[in-house]
Amino acid sequence: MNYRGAVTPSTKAPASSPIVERSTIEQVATAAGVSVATVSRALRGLPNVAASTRTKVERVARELNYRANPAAARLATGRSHTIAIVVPLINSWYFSNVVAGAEAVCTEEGYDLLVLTAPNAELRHEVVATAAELERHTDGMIFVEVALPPHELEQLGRRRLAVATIGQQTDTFPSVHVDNVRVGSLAAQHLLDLGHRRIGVIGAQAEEPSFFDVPGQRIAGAGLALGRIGGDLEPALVVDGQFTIEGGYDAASRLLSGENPPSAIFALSDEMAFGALAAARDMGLDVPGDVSVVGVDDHELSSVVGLTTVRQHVAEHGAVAARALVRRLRGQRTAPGHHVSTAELVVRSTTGPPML
Amino acid sequence: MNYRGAVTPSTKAPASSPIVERSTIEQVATAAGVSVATVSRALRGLPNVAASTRTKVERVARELNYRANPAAARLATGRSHTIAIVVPLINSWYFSNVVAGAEAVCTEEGYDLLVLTAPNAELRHEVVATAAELERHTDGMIFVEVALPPHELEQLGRRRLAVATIGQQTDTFPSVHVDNVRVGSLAAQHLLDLGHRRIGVIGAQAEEPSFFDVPGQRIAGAGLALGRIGGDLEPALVVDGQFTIEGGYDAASRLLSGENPPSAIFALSDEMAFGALAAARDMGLDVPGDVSVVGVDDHELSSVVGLTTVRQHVAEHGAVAARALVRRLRGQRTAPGHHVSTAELVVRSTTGPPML
DNA sequence: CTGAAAGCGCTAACAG
DNA sequence: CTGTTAGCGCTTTCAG
Repeated sequence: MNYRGAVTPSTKAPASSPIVERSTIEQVATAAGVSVATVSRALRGLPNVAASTRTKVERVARELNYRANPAAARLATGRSHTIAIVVPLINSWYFSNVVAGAEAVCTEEGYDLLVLTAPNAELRHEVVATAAELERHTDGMIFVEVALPPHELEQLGRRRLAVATIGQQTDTFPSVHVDNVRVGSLAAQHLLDLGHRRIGVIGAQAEEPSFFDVPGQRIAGAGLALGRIGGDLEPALVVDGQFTIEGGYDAASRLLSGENPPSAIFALSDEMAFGALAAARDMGLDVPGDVSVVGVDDHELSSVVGLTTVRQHVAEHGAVAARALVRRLRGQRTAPGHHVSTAELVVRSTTGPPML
Repeated sequence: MNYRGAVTPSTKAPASSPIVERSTIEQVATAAGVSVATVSRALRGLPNVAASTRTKVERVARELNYRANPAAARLATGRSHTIAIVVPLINSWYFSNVVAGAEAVCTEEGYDLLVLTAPNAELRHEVVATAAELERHTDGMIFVEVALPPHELEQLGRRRLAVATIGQQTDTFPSVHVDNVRVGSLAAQHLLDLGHRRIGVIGAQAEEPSFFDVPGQRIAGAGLALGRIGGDLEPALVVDGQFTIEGGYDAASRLLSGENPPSAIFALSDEMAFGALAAARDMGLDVPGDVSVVGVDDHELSSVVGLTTVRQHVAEHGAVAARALVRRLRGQRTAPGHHVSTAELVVRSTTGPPML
């Protein structure tokens, strides 16, 4: 493996090559024969700079490979050009895709993206509580599926800090979310249309379902669809899958080995659906012959295994939130909009009519 | 657990939300009746501060909710307490887990983690080229599976910037990697032990195969194992799977529909293996009856679908690299060690003896 | 349109 | 052990 190629980079090679030293604004100023103030103005594209002066300054700056020291700029202006994204965890399909979307926008817009994880309420609280500290670090924060209680929202609102939320919808900050009731409805309706009546649900219990409960809303949506045909969701058929593959496996195993198993399963995420698919297979059940499965997300694997699902545009969530933040930071005062990201049913081969 | 690990609020709201104004070191100094220098020293745990003074300063600082303005500290010291992690992409199983590992360590050690993506050589070059700019932003950089050519390594080496690499091994910077030849060997040997002789490989073309070629090494390892029994890897049976699920599907389809298909497939990543599994199923092939499949990684889904694989400890890669960087930044001059992360075969149910 | 000068808040000599 | 005093490099009034 070792690269023992021709040119071995010598560690302590004296700078003989044109390694450009960092230059300061003052050096540029002297070299250009103007004041530092002018350099600052010229380089930042401010008005009130003669075109000729600007050209000259720009040239000199390029020659000297000058770039403003962000720490100094930050100290002087109080703006850091950095956005923090707060996620419960980063190594899951959903969150890593949200971060990817945000990262793309941030890079494009010249902002740095800091990743903060807040796996539990305690740490989340700490993140919010030290927002004062962060405020000097970051210009804005994106909270992803991190339920902020009223008093923390208020704390955040008091700070000079742009905030956006993904998932939660508040009346103080811009947000992006999907209509989860609709998501649930879409999935259940599809199953109903196929003729299913006994529908199992693999979801999760929200710890504090009061004001921000994604699984609850998806389940409610499914209930709504069933209600429209006079049916109902059977409580015994709603089990916890913890939003993990394994959890989905276990949940489906329980569901399918019960007395009167459902003819279809609605998993609240594709990963849980994968687990369910594996469980069905291990039980010798045919999908969709013996049991239909529908998920939510449209994970990369879904198209490959033919999973019917309700597609979400996850990276878009991150991108929209980041864009809202950047806009606000640029001073473009825009209404604190609540972007509703679309979701659509993608029918593939894990769903079909129930056996008679 | 709850929705995707979503963080829910604790019901108990703090009695009041005392919104504390940010205070400066000077305010603390006057309040404590000492000089700013003493405050700085006391709060940073420097020696040469009377215990009583320190206690008093700490108390006042707490009362005033003082926290050093990082921008100011950064400007004064030149250190930012920020580490950047450069990944080709962030929304893949491997990279998001590496980032997670690094993030955990950074948080623990009081460093901020900046995520930079460099999906191609051009952007990677840009990242390196602007390291000067970054230098003022970050104290260190972790390059994850980002092949740095000699001249870029040299550029980086010249800067006052701690660097660590994951995957690539250089003689200038600390690194962490797995012995990919051994990984390939482990997988192939397992297949050989089962009696397979015609082994297909799903891999990828390295962007710059010259000096840093993970797929090449894994393939070489497999070739080595085959060589030990006088066999060889058949070039026609080595196909590109692009390290994606879909790529794996396509590659396996091609492999298995050929004239004389292999009795076993070694996929260089679990995700490609998942694709291969799906392809086999779609072709009506039994696994492992008709074809065995072994992957690399030990993805969460692997245990659920019973995929035999070579397990890597991915989050550990990120953690070790981050820790090396932090150590260096703390001045603990330690040899630029090359950490070799372990990998081990995990036999499950997708591999078995070939049909006769 | 441009320059001088006063900070931004903190750290780091250097005295004492 | 503690205070004084320069800066760190940039932005931003305020004059001119």
